[in-house]
Amino acid sequence: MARPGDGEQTRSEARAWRLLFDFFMRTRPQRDRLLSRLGLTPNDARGLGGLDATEGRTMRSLAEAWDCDASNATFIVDRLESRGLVERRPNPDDRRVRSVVLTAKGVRLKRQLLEGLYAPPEELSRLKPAELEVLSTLLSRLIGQDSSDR
Amino acid sequence: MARPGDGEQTRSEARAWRLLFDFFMRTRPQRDRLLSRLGLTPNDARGLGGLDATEGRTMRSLAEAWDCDASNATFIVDRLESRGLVERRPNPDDRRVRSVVLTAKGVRLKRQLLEGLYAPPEELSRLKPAELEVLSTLLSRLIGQDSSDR
DNA sequence: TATTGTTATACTCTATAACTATA
DNA sequence: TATAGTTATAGAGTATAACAATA
Repeated sequence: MARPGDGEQTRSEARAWRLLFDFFMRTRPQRDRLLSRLGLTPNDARGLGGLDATEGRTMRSLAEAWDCDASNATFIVDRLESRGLVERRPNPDDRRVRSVVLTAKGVRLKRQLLEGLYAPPEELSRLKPAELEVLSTLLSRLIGQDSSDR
Repeated sequence: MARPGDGEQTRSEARAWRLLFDFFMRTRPQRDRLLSRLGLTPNDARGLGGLDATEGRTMRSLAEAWDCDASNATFIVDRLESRGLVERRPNPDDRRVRSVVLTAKGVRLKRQLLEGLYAPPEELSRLKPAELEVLSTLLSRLIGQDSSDR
């Protein structure tokens, strides 16, 4: 497993990751404010993230996606439903199953949420376009998609 | 405010930030497993993060650091204390004040926590040392410290 | 009278177990 | 008999308000 020079690679990785971690953590208050402004708990936000207006999701698959218990998924969907953000639809093929979809209001709120989360922190402006390009290329490699994909 | 070419800068920033955000989010399950393995709730972890073995912190300042209510800080410290991770010490100068410090056990657990959080995800190994170096340099700029600091 | 911290209390979040209705 | 989802219930997390001790 270990190769000559491996220790240096490991240290380089650790240093880069630590910087990335610290930078991301520093931007947390910004996200907390966003959620508070939109009136969402962290769970609500994760809930919206896994839903859309066209592809209905079953309660079971939502519980799995949210890594929580089925009864908790019921609770989360109840919350979103009581705010008019999602809708439970019956499934004509299997009457045990509910299909959960975003309402128009839910779609709007999800869009606001994503816009807020993806709004770059002001620190990004410290880098010039060419540097941002390099950064994006390296991060694309980490995500496993080629930079030219977008 | 807007300058010619500003739109391109903004788009470059947005693209880089989005990639960084998505990459970080992808590594979340890893952190969830770490906390579960160490038997810590997210709050416990944040609690440990703000404490050390030498500099005692008052309850008041901890509530502020954790962005929570004073009674909630009491609850969090109670939890950590019941696991033998922190200690409340009286303050000889002002007998109203408690000084909260990590125990030896708390120090060990905090170290394990930080080691886990700072352990680079395997994706980092996709980059070569020279690329990791570039990445670290750019991230250092975002954090606002010069790369040569470390 | 003001401040530090805790306790009493209530509300939200989450999981386990029991239940209903379908299959 | 098994599965999808809900309800009953209990325990943990969090905040507001009232309180005791000290300044």
